[in-house]
Amino acid sequence: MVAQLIAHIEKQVTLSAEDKAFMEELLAPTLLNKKQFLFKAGEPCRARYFVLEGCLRLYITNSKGTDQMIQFGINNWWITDYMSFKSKKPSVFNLQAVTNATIIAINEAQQEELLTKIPQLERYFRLVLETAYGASLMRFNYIFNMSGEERYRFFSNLFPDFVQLVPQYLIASYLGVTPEFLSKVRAKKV
Amino acid sequence: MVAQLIAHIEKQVTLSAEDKAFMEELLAPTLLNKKQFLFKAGEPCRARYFVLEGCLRLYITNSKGTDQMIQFGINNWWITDYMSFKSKKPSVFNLQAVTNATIIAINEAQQEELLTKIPQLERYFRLVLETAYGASLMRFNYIFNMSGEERYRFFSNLFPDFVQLVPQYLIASYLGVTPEFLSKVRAKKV
DNA sequence: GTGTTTTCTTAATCAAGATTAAGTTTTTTG
DNA sequence: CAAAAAACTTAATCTTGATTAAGAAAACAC
Repeated sequence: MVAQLIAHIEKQVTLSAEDKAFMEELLAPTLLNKKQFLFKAGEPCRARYFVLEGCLRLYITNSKGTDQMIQFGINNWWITDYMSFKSKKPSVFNLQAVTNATIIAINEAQQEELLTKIPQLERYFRLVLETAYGASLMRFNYIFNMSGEERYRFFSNLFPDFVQLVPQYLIASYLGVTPEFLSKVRAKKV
Repeated sequence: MVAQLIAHIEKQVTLSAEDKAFMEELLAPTLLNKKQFLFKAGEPCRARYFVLEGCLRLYITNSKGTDQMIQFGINNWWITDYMSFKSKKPSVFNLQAVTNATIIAINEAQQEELLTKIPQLERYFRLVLETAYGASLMRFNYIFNMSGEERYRFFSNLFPDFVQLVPQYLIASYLGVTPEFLSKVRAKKV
């Protein structure tokens, strides 16, 4: 299953047979049960996580006690709290499995080893982050320039399967609307 | 002035004297006049830009014809449209100087040369992007969990000088409110 | 330094979506 | 499979902040 991560890396940089063997030896997939936490707010985030299968969510519990979705993590995406992982300070976020999931976690020690032995990975992670950051700039555009209804229709058009897969109230939160409002929009069935 | 960029890089990675000399030779600062564009929507973004002095803005003109701020670029920050720069496709954004500004532009050819001769820069850019992406996740938190008024008070508390420096309607747009609303909030003077 | 453009303010009206409060359906669990 | 928990729906009321429309004040340009 580490092969899936290796394949993802090889889309960006070249890996020798040794590199790959080293990765296979160092890394192993982890199975997560639905609702299992990787870390909770108040704890530091100790790794970066690559999603092989299933769905994770990064969210924050706000001052009113309601959960706000920040980011979904699905197939072949990295998800983590970079701030906390880097600083080793407690995270303000929670990272939880939405469905049963398979991930590869890379903690600090493993990251050190990997980046030392396979320096091309610096480039790989740079490219991954450029894509993620670019996508997040587009998300600001959607948030500010579309209504809640438009955001939902756009999103469910882009990820029709995903919308079926995770609870609606998580989609609502990710889009910045209430579940009640989303329900109303869906009922229109335009 | 390239020294300022070098200093920024040396906070993250080690550069040899040759590395620095090479950078000084390859790169040069560019002066921008207030309102000058680096690229407009429809044109590809051909470089990444490091702000030495002054302020840039990345914004998008929406379907109603109004401008929506996406990102400010100030002192020691990188700003670009990574999507467009990477794909060479037209950008949907505009990148413009808000004030007179001094920047260092790194185009694709220069980037190639730099990353080949100074491979540590891969790591530097990775770290820069982790910070930027981490900050953008926090911005989603602020957008979703704070009212427009709270966002303004929080922002102007965090960057009191900056709020004085750029037109209010740009701050309003960045925070996702209208200039009229921001004016009302400021009038309260609580 | 005066005319023009840009920016900011005030105030009335309006709308998108939140809140509240049940009630219903679906899923999970023992 | 029955009870409990989780997820979804409906509808009435309410609120934040948008829109519209002037007008005032700064900033710029000739």
